[in-house]
Amino acid sequence: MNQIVLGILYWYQKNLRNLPWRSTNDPFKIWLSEVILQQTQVVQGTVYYEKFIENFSNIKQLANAEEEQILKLWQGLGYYSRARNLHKAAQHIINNFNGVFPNNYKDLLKLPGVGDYTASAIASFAYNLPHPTLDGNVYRFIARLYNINLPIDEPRNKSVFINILMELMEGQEPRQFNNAMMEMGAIICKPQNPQCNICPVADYCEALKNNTVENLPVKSKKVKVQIRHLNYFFIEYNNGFYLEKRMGSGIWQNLFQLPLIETLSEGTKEILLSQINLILNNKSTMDIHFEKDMRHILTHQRLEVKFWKIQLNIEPEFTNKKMVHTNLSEYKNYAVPKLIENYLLLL
DNA sequence: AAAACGTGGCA
DNA sequence: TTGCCAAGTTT
Repeated sequence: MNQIVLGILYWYQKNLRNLPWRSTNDPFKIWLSEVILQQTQVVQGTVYYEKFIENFSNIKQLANAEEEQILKLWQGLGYYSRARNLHKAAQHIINNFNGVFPNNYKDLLKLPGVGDYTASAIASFAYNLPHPTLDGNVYRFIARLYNINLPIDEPRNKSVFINILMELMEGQEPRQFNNAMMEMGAIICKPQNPQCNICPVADYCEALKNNTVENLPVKSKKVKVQIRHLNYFFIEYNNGFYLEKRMGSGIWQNLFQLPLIETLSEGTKEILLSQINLILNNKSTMDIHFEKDMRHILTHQRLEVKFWKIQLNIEPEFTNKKMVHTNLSEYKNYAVPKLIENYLLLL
């Protein structure tokens, strides 16, 4: 047997982490864990996995749930399209697959939110089918092991890595092989401070030989961060305040937030008073009070946020119809972005 | 193909 | 502070 594969599999047997979704072959649980762990670290995702398993024990329950309940459970985890697609995929299985979880790569790929990686993960972990799981860990591990300096964020280079994995996986148990490759990337061949001194395949590592470990893998794209100025309004009326549902596309779709006015530069009282009709139709005199500012950092955006307060004695007329009246205890039923939660928790 | 999509941790 | 990264997918 290939000495590299032998070393990795032996190491995995001795060093694997005991993760909740590793002790099952249930495709429903595998799928749930894989979606939760997309672009998300194990420490962050685990509690969400437990929450979802507690609330939904099968596909049907998930399909029949309200999207708002699913988003609420997902609150704080980010990339909320995953939660919306989780719901859609469950309904897809009920409607198009007769309620039976798809058991092959091609059908798995039809599920919303399931791409190459996740389809391969479910196919191999649930059904032991030979599809390599090429995630960030495996990209890094392979790039170093074979000293490959092709940018891993360019789709056209993907086949180079897939082909290597297919060859290595030949004759192995796909479930075991994929788990071992990802675990190596996560535990030994880490982005920073890789543990080359205890790596079971250090003798075969081309990057270690060429002293390029720290330079691999190569990424070609760099993210450009857009700065946005958001002004949120805590509109007090009748012992409560208002939340609006974010519609359309873009960030935080279908989550709730305080009524918002976005400005091109930092919002001032004068600017906001002149634009308040974007939210309210009230003709009566009103005033706005600055409360707090916050900065919220996302991958592609830096949000400069100001929170303002408006007190009303007569019921407001909103321009936006998707508005709900709530209060400081009841609002916790709504899924809100972390930013909004952070502010409301201060009150 | 490139850009958008969240949040938290670490150096 | 800034930049990078995490069990990627969608448009």
